[in-house]
Amino acid sequence: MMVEGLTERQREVLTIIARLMEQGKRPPTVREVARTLSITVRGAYDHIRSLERKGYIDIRRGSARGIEILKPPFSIISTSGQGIPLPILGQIPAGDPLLSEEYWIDTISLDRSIVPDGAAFMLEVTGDSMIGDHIVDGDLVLVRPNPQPPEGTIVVAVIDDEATVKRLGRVEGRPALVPSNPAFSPIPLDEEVREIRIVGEVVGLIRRRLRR
Amino acid sequence: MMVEGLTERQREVLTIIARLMEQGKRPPTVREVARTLSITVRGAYDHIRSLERKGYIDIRRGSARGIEILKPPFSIISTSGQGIPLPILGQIPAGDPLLSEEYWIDTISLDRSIVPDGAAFMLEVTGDSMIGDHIVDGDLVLVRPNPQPPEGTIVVAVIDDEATVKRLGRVEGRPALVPSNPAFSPIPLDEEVREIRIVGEVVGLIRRRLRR
DNA sequence: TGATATACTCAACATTAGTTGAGTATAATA
DNA sequence: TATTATACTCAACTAATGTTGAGTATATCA
Repeated sequence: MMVEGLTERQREVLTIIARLMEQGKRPPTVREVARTLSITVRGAYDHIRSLERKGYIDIRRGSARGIEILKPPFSIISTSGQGIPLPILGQIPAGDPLLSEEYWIDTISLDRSIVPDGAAFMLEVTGDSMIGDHIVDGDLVLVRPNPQPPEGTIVVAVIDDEATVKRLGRVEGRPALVPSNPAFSPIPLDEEVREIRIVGEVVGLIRRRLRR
Repeated sequence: MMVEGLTERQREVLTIIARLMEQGKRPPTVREVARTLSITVRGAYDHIRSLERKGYIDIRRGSARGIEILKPPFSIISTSGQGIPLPILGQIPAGDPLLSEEYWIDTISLDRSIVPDGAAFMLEVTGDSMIGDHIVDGDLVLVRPNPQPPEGTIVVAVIDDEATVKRLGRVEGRPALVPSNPAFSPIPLDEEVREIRIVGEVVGLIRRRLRR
């Protein structure tokens, strides 16, 4: 089951399948996919087999609604539905493509009701620099992308290719990324010593295990 | 769509459906349900219609795998699969039936990977008595039922019909429920003034919105 | 005690849905 | 340039699945 790249159309089909899956709370039939794409059943079936051949889905042969998505397309992220799949970003690139698949280390599907509006990805917190705001090492924070959040917001910033969570504030009147743990120092934003990029605001949190 | 009570058998069937749903990542067919119950297709179909009549499931007529669970039975909780539906308990009864549906205020489906083993329900935290452990007002804690957790564990206890989160510890050598906020006082466990019942241990946490 | 709900069996029917054969047109590849 | 992959159409077959009729036995309810 080699995993090859998809054509544009194939990615489109995969996205449609994922969306139908969320909307209907079950895998779509070949005919439902065909109808959505406005093509024939056979056309849709061919696509589905291509996606299977390339390892993106699994087909339970001879079984109604037998499609199982193995590698979800990232376009599901912004879609509405019941479960919202959010990628966990390992590294955040200093450059442009924030939601590029290559930086995903995992994807977790969360119930609509716990995902704040606009949240697009998650990030694992390293260190206790925000412990004053009760965000501790190992927590997963939910992030809403926003390069210009209001002052006072807890944000995710990328400094020299490393992601960090801090509060956007001021120190002696100058804008800075302020930790809420006194053991850490604020990072001024006006002196352009390092490349700093604000990625978004923290809008939620998940703690998978408690520390003793 | 009146919601009536289920018979024992009907609850059993609902549980089977829910389990098949998780295992197969899609709703089961009538025949799959029948096979699992070792009864005929018609027998299973009758059950399914009863469950629909009583408002526990919805049947998308004429559609393969058309069952949608509206009110999941709590037995799904401990099952493996992809999404794990966890009820949020509003009140916790001082009496016996901990996971009785009447106390559910909501159900949220969480990805397997963020639900620690054995977690069975969630509880919204009121107050900041555990702020020293970075659990704040409004947080949802995931609870693994366990009436005898080891000392040092953060537990959910019911005191006079009210649920509270505290750490199981000792004060002056005597067992007590200890808050991690100095503004609150420990609650001794040995003097039986009030009825105290330890329900389980806190194994995870979800924060849906951050406070400024 | 008759009516209704539960919990089934057996058999059959109708529709849905998976799957295949044959063929067209275009673009990419060896 | 022949071959293969992509992206489809049309038509048809078969298997899977939903659905119904008729009937049995037991328990509950009015």
